[in-house]
Amino acid sequence: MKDKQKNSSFVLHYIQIIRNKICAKLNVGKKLTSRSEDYSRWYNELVVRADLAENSAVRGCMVIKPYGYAIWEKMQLELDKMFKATGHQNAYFPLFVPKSLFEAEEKNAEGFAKECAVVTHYRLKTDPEDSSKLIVDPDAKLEEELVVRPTSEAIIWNTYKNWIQSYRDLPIMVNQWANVVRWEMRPRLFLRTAEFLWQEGHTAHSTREEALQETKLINNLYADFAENFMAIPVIQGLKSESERFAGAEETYCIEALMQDGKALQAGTSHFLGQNFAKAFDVKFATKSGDLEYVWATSWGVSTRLMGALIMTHSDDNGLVLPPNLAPIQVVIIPIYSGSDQLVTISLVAKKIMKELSAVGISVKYDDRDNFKPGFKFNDYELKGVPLRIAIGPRDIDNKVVELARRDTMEKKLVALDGLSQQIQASLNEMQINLFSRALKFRDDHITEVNNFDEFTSTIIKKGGFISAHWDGTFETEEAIKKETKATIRCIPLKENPQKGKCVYSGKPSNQRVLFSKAY
RNA sequence: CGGGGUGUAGCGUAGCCCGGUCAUCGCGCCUGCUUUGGGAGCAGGAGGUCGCAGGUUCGAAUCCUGCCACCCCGACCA
Repeated sequence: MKDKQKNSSFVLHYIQIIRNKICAKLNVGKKLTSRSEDYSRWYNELVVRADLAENSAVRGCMVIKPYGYAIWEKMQLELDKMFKATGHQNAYFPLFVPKSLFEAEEKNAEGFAKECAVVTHYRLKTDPEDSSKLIVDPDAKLEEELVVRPTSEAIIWNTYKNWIQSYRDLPIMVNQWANVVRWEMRPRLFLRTAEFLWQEGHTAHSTREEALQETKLINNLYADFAENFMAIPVIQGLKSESERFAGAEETYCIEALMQDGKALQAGTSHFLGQNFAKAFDVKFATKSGDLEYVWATSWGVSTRLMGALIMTHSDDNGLVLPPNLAPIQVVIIPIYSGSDQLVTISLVAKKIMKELSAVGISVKYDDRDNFKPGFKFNDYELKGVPLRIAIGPRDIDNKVVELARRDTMEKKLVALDGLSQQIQASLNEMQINLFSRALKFRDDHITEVNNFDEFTSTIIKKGGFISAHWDGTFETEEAIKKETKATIRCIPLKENPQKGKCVYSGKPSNQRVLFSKAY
């Protein structure tokens, strides 16, 4: 009996280890290879789990290492440019939200209440029982608790109240780059960490129509950014009522599909109606002198996009970065024997570097002597560097270099003459290729189903998005979720409404919606 | 918060059932020489309160009790 227990626990233990490793590489790739230790290695290039004090309850916080942060910075830069081009400005609001402000908008407060970190004290003192320890000073209790922002609607609308009096003060279109804290029960690195970085836009408008336009404009902007900059195909749509942002009248979203067939909500844009204006009493005088409540939107994308990036493009050799996001776009690796050869190669390499830098391509020359070329090849593949140039004595003689592409793993010899044009062309091609590859995968994984049996078997066997008719009720949505774990990811905007019968209840339906299992 | 599991060097681990030359091995790190067109070889070296606290015992990584942390599945969620 004891032997049996022992055996079974050993097997379980083993499965656990494999699962951890699969989890560590965020479910990218189908199987573990003999080099499975690489998964944690490439993953560690970006991020490590915050290794804090033993007793800390900082579950799921993350440290973003410089290489990973450089990717986020590129995303920030591009998004910021897009926001500014559409008339938005950056500002910054406080991290702490007094509880009384937080509770003002009921639905919003209720929606986030379960995941708030709360500051209750403002001082520590030496532990009278152990002078090497600190304890919270009970005399330093705050009169009113401070909520660490899980999102900033409350504090921002409390401020807007003082900024808005007349229609002349509108619109206000503000964005903030910030960190927020959501104390989730079960964090997942990148996808759902306790603390994360994001941008949140908060706008105020004089008409319903204008606010709605803004909501749609931003959702389009997000889709444009995801597809053209990150090479991640997305589907734009509306959330069903149960998936809607707490306090919103309508939530627009972009939904992406990961390589393991699960959907990921990559960004949201909310039409808040007059909910926050009413909660914080924000009224403006119209041209005719009437007092009216302000119309609002809010929208955001987060470091979750980095999870999307990894899970959309990467393969068993590590990260694959679209050229737009790669901190290093081209790496040059010398292949030599003896320092004489290295000197000759370096001359050529430096000339290439100069040429590439001149056209704005970021390039690194790795002439470290303590690593062999093979090691470097693998290392940069792990890091997702789009293009690799290898130069050896043979190439110098023939006036060529070896150019290797990360996405296709193709290698070819390219003449030194006109190399920088060739590289620019390859980078552009790769950006497009990554998108179309992901798009093909996504489209191959959208299945139209017309009855619930098909629905269930598709979810189990194939995954991906399921396009099905839905009767529009919360009850049906819940029942389907309970039976299949699939939720309504969105009601697609582009779909031509085509009437049919609900796949679950058989009741009439106005259009197909997309279901999927989601992160 | 419910169910399951795991803690041994920077990382990955063996040993635990059956207490006693048991702290094992690999990667990484340091020194030296030889290497360099796909993850180098050899030689030498550093690094550990075996998660924490009790208990049992002549003796505990190993057995018992309690605690802590982490992971997986659920509920929750950008």
